[in-house]
Amino acid sequence: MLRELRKGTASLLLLDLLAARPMYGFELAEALRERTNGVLTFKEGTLYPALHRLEAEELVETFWQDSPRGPRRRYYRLTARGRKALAERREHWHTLVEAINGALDAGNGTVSP
Amino acid sequence: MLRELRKGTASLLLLDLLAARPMYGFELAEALRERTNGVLTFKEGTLYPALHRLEAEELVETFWQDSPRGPRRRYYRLTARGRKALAERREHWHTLVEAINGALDAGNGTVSP
DNA sequence: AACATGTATATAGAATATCTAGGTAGCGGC
DNA sequence: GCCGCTACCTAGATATTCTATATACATGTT
Repeated sequence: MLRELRKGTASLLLLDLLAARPMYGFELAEALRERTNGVLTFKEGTLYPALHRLEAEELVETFWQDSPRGPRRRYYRLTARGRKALAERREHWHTLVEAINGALDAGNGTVSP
Repeated sequence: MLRELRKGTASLLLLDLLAARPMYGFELAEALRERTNGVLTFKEGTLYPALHRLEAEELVETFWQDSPRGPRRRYYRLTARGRKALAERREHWHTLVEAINGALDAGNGTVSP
């Protein structure tokens, strides 16, 4: 039951970032760093395998596009299944976090301040 | 940065459960299930290796005690280092969760209801 | 022309954590 | 004696992340 925490987190964040619009790998990494004020960052060795997995699961689809400057970019776009998966995983994430936070709160005296 | 989620969660919960009093393995598993209403459960293959790691890190210490009925129990007790680690990891956990929740909230329209 | 820098994608191999699936053993009731 | 419950433990499979490295395009500098 704890495996789900690690399993889902990266892909949950990726799906969520892609919900707004298609983005390419580098852009996703920058967007995550911005949104979390540097607390969370994708390493390349995490990001690209994770994106490829999402594609294999058909939660995202990809297309190439030239960059105005620099090498071409591979964009990722949510599929219908991806959107459904995002909703499910978001809920699942909150369930897990509430369970853990509840357990932690039960352990100390700061249940309600 | 995402590795920390998986790495810390099980041991954070264990340290937290042990903050109240020394407990033995089976008891910890039951306590977690109770506290999370069955959402989170330790599998034995997760629980015992995790406890042994905590002992190797000297965050907990152990002692054996006979059971009134059934096989003897190995109790785990927080050390001073364990207490310090618990406080740090609790804070770290909240930092990570807030970062992720913040990122998720930024993605949809339900920032504040 | 050569080189450094920033952008951009990719992968192999190591490290780590969890789960699956077993094993061992004590106690009590039938 | 055997079954079920309690209680501990581990080996091997599985999955994910990180480290480190490779490739390559574009631009600016020397």
